[in-house]
Amino acid sequence: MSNYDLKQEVTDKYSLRGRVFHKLREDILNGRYKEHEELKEVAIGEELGVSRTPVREAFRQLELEGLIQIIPNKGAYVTGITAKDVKDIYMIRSSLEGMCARLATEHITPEQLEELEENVYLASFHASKGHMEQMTELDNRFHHILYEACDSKMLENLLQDFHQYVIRIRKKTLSTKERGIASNEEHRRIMEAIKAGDSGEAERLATCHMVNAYDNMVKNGLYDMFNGEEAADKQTK
Amino acid sequence: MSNYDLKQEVTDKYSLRGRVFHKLREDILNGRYKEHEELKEVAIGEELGVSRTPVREAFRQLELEGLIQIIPNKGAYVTGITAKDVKDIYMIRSSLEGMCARLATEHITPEQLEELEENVYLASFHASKGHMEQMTELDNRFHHILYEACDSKMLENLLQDFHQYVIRIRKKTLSTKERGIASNEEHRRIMEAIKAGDSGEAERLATCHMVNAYDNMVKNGLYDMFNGEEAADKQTK
DNA sequence: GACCAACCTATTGTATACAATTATACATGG
DNA sequence: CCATGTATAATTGTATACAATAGGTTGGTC
Repeated sequence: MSNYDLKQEVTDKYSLRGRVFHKLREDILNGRYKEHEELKEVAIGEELGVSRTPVREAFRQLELEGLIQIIPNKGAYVTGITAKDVKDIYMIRSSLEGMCARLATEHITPEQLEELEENVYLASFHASKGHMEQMTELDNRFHHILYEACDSKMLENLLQDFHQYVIRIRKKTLSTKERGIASNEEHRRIMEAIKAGDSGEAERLATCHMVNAYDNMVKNGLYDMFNGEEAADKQTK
Repeated sequence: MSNYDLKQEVTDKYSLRGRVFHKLREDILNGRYKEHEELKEVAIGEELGVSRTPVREAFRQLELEGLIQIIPNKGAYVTGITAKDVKDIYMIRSSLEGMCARLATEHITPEQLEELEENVYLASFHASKGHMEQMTELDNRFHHILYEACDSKMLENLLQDFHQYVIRIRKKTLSTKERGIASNEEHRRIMEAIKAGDSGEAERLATCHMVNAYDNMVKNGLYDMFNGEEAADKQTK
């Protein structure tokens, strides 16, 4: 993973290559392209009205983002995420999110802290209503604020890179209203620890937050996971 | 970051694009191209006897590897590593290498363990002689074995991706014979903890190993770092 | 001399043509 | 019937031509 200086800024959205890249990324994350599906250069180029050149360059980027796998002289295939991958991702994230929360405690700006508070407050409303889309959006934002607040481009980029996995994993797992409420409660405690300047507690809570999120998935059974594995041929949802 | 399923296997060395990619990667890591130096497509293409197309694709990969930064319609520039980056890298690595050592304790094969022992034994010889090239080679290999042994493709790829930073950082910092001896001693203790099946101790030692390595750099002054910084200013003016 | 504008050049971005490789279909022989 | 070889199609890999953009140069005006 790599690492990823200024990636967002660098990957412009306005060149054809950039547009293809973002479009394909979106489509993969949204599940339009299933795991192990082959991406054809000409088909995608025609669909977006561009030639193969920008498509190919976009492929090379998606490859290193880990979203597709390119086999030379054969083709580009959407990568699969296994149950083991999910476990590893959450293990790694639990450590890094903890580190991030600790650093954020020391470097967060008043504005960022305020947005964090607002986020938790708003999420408590949507959680009680069971508005799942808003919840995922707020969850993304909550963590993103912490990434920015930790004052480490390295860590920020690293965690941000994991985020696309999180998006794809969410598609494969059940998330309940109950978990939403519990998750937001954990967010609130992390926020308060940061507000209180207790970096150790913030780290501990953020780490637990990831562990809890993973445990919840396991409890609910990572339902699509093993389908996903075999679904290379099945293609059913 | 990306995340990097099977990256090594995927990035073939035999296509023109692959050759360009590996050549440029090598040259950047070896310091042939200085930080913030601009890479021209035609110049590199002519040097390697290929057209711009494979060069451009190689650029896109190098960008996401974090080795270069592409500014749209302007050019590709070798990324700089700041002192802050080094600090962050070692902070992150200290956590992940610890995690890796813990997992490796549980999953290492007898063959891997044996190679680890051999590595430490051989390194103790070269350390005493002050053979720095062999030491860095053995150090790389030591950590690489642990990455493989941890039985997590995710973590393995992640740590492997950090490795290129390590290579570039080594170019900028002094490493002494004394540190070589101390470092290998730390390797030995990690190896013995793993051999004893003490995963907690292995994790603790591996984490300390990174902290010590970083402290040693700081003590020796990250000598080239601020040159690098000033070069950035000159470039951006 | 300082400033600005219109060109000019160098470089990147994209499209297309062609080469190389791989997959598929079909025929042939065992 | 299956295995194998070959021709054909589909697809990726690369080179090249052209378009678009950024930076610098020249020339003019104040």
